[in-house]
Amino acid sequence: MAASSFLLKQRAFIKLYLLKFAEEERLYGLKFLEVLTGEFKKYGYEPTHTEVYKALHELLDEGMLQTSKELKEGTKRQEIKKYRIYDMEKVKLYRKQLKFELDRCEDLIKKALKDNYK
Amino acid sequence: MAASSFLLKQRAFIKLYLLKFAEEERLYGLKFLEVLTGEFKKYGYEPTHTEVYKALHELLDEGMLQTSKELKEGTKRQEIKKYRIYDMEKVKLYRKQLKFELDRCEDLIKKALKDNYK
DNA sequence: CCATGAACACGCTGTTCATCG
DNA sequence: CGATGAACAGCGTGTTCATGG
Repeated sequence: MAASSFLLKQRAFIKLYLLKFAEEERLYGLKFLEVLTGEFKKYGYEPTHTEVYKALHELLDEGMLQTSKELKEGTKRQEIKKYRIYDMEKVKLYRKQLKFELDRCEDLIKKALKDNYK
Repeated sequence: MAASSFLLKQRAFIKLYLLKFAEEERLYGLKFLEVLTGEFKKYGYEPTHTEVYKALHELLDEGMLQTSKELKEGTKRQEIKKYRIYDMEKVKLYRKQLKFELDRCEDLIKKALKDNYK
């Protein structure tokens, strides 16, 4: 049922990367945004903070991530919410689904390039 | 200025193919849809008639296509609107812009595949 | 100013409705 | 029913606003 429309939605793309980052390192909302921006700015793509938060909330709701409040190091008492993996099986399943979607998108793009720029 | 957001929009993708089809053969609205569906159904993508019409109208407004009414062969007197290229220079420019966009999208997708499925 | 959200608004796209041979 | 549109509605996403440290 997944692949209904045209190309992958931004939300799904972000979620895939958030899972990856969360697996590697404990991060919080704006840090995720910072890392994403660093990765994708050169591709002409800059997600917004709202989109990142909404993606994180979805991953919480779907039981893939969990969160805990912490005090930011170095500062007085700025509270931040750090995320980490909650259910690796769900994560793996999600990755599997996204792989299918990404492959499909790649095929579409490649086909368009081939058909229109021979 | 083109590349502002995430991936290519469906409308632009359709327009690119409509130009290609219109260059090869005189077609009308629902025929374009039929050909598109034939090409992309196996990719899990089926555009709607409304989207095709809107794309055609945009190409008219932008001076890339022109249209003329004809009577459909074989039938009594069903009127159809066939399209053909109007300004090839504009078409070439549009293709050039889309090439840039498609390349960018391909890079994004490939990066995601590489980063998340090593 | 940083961090986290929610609220709001806009744009793209799909579904439905309307008209005409 | 085929063909062409317009009108309407939903959803994804960006911009703004709100709250707290």
